[in-house]
Amino acid sequence: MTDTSKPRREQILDSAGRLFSERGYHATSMRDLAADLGMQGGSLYAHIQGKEELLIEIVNHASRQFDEALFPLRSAPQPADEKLREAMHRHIQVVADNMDSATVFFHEWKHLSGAAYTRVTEWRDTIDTFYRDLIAEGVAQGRFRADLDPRMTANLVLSAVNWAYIWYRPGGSLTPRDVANHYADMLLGGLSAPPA
Amino acid sequence: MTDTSKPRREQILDSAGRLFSERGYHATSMRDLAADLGMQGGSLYAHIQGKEELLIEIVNHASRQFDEALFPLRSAPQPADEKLREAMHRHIQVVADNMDSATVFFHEWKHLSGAAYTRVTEWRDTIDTFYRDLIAEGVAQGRFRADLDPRMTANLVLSAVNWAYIWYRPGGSLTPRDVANHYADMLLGGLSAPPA
DNA sequence: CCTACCGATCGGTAGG
DNA sequence: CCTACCGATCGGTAGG
Repeated sequence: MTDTSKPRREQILDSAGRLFSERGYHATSMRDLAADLGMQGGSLYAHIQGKEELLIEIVNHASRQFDEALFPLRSAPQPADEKLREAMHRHIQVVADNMDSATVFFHEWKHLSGAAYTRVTEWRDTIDTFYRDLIAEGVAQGRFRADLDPRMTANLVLSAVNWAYIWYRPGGSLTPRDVANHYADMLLGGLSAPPA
Repeated sequence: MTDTSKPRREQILDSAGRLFSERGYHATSMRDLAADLGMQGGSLYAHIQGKEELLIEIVNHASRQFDEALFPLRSAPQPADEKLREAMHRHIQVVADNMDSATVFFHEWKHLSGAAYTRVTEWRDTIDTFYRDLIAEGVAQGRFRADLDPRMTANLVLSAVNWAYIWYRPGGSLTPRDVANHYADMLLGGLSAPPA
């Protein structure tokens, strides 16, 4: 249940990620969390400042994973269609490798306050822009259809890769690469049968 | 704020839908809800049995809207590609017309218990099947590429139409029909530029 | 629909 | 990391 080889603080964050993702932030009490770690409620405060700190760290962890996976692609040399396939792969990989924190990130960020809340809304703009720029790049390269609306195209791509947190099950028969390739094939080539 | 022409019980459900969607189910207290309606906390219980009843009704309302919009299409005569476009339109229309209850439906259903919880998981299977059957129908008709995986294709379509609850803003420049047509054009025809 | 109240539980702290 | 505790708030009820 709890990986006792990790520092206690990381164990707490792991447990919090799991419980927050399963039950939600507000429906998880500090005593639920302590019980999951085999300690008393008050003992948690020897390691952390408060409940919201846990949410902040989980959300920051998730957004950092996305950033580190995607942003190096901005200056990558491949054509935009290959880059899009790779971005989708990396994006889904982050979701798959961080199911708990990704779920908390998508579901519970609205419960943040102040600067942490603002950071998430700004992060979303950054990711939107990343995908829109990638689409515009592909249109400029003549690789994507010229009539694409970068905003709607980015929305579609983001829908696909983000929604994976709802249905993807790590350890199942599909790897993140499988999912990304399926999606990229369908998106790039279209669902319609080629004219006969 | 509150539409005073409606029966009180509907006003309560409307307020609950809005507050639950903005703050989450557990972060909304019955006193928050009562204050939004200009009454005292205890007075709510003259109209409802308990807090979970509100969540159940909101979630049931949302799933019913989806059912009523989509299921008549099962026996519709159009080719599957046209049917898919129409299904996406209706699906997004339901989201757009019910932003609050759709948001609560997607975010808070895990807080249901017993039969209400089970009903939601079964509903998801039903919708999955609806889209998979639609894809398989299109493949059988020769309208969709023969190598499509109905499961992954349904996942992609569902990602697109469901994720709209995150970013769509009713009253903006895009109607649900606009969004559906953009998405259907991209999905059916693909993002790649046609060979020159 | 209000007042007044119930037991339970919440996040967090003091002192060891 | 535990024991014992704090004030605040929770969903819900009784009686009017």
